[in-house]
Amino acid sequence: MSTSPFASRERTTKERILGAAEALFATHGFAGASLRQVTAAAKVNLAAVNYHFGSKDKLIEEVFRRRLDELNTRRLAALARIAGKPETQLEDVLDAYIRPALDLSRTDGGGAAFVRVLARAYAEHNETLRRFLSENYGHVLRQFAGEFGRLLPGLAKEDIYWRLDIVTGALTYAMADFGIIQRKTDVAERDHREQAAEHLIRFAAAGMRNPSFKSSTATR
Amino acid sequence: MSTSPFASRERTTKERILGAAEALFATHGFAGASLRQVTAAAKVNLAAVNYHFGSKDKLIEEVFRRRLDELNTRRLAALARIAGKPETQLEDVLDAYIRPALDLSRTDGGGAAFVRVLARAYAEHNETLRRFLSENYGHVLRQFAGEFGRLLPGLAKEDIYWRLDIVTGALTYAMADFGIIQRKTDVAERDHREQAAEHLIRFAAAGMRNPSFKSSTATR
DNA sequence: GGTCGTATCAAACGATCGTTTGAGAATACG
DNA sequence: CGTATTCTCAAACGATCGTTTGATACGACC
Repeated sequence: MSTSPFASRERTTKERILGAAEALFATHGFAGASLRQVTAAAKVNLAAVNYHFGSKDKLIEEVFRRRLDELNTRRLAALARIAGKPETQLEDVLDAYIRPALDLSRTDGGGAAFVRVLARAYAEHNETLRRFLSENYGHVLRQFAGEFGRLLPGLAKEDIYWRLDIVTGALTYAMADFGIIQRKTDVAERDHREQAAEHLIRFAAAGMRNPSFKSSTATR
Repeated sequence: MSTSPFASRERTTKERILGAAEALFATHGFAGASLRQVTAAAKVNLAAVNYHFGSKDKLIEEVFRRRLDELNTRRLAALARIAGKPETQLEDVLDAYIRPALDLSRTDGGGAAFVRVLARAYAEHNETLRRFLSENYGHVLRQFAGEFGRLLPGLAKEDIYWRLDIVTGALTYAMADFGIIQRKTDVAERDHREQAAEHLIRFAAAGMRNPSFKSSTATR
């Protein structure tokens, strides 16, 4: 680890690259952001990426791992605090699922950029990247599905996964700020996101509480 | 217009390029898919893109315009058939909004690929592209918001737009097949999408019917 | 103090990118 | 038929891409 007087104004070279890559991937996409842009923004040498990460693909993976580990840990911690308790409401579980993503998008350390990167990853549809995300998400998803099943005993297991999937879609979309809704200039971004989270939780709770129905007896 | 014996196996050069571009943009993204890949897949000369469309950006725009015009027309036609009628249910309006997107994703002419392209466009967050989409979507959205307002008189106009936004997010996500839900191998893709649409409509109807709440009296 | 491993740097590598060129075929029209 | 227009084609343009190289600086350890 470098301890030279002016090796970095603040963080290490690796961290500076990760931060700059996150911001640029969010804005221009993985293919759209070049390593020259990344290294210029991070104020490091071009060769530093391949030296520290091996390749551009490995850098992309590392951008994900850093944030996803934290997000999943926080979600599971929030779930563990309420899981199995008799007073736990459906909204509480949804909150445990949604709020860590909201908080992540609020961190000043570039978390807001990462949420857009995450949404991009879904859109990329890349099989390698998808498997990597599925491994992390699948773990968390199973835990939440279990708790939802406890609170919604009349709902088929399959329906729970369907609806959790819908919530994830709406959440990803909302947190990445894709919406057509224009944030009013007098509303701070964090208030805007807070409102989005509240709407989302209430909307999702109503959707989840919907009685189950089997496709074979579909209304149309 | 070319009428030569073997100028094209089937469609015109422009149409072949549009089809190939749509498929490749869906798989590799706008920056990730090169014009050489596109022209190779379309079996046309590399220079044909710049000859017929002017540039890669113009080609991307044309890929959108071709499908969005049809999608919006179909949505508004479906809405016009039910708007204002006393027997119209909330589910019918949601159906008019969601089903054309579902149908589009089922057309054999590459509509399924376009839905993924559309999802990518949202993720891209490109301001130019976003304005282009907003012009088309905004028009349709206002019409639907009006009908939702008629069926949900207790709901604030602001809440309607919030919830429509959430539905759009879930729809985009679901139609692009981002979901973690793995389609069972014995279920045809059209059945899978049909199921997704039914779940989505029921989920969305419950969410939309939720009573209004003002942020100033938020529960947290 | 000399050696070793780590880190940074400018420079260059070959490959691929979007775009342009100019010649040549095919079609339309008088 | 002859001219004009439309379209296709191989080839090349300069720019930029991800990656590699070799030199150089610097702290750590014996």
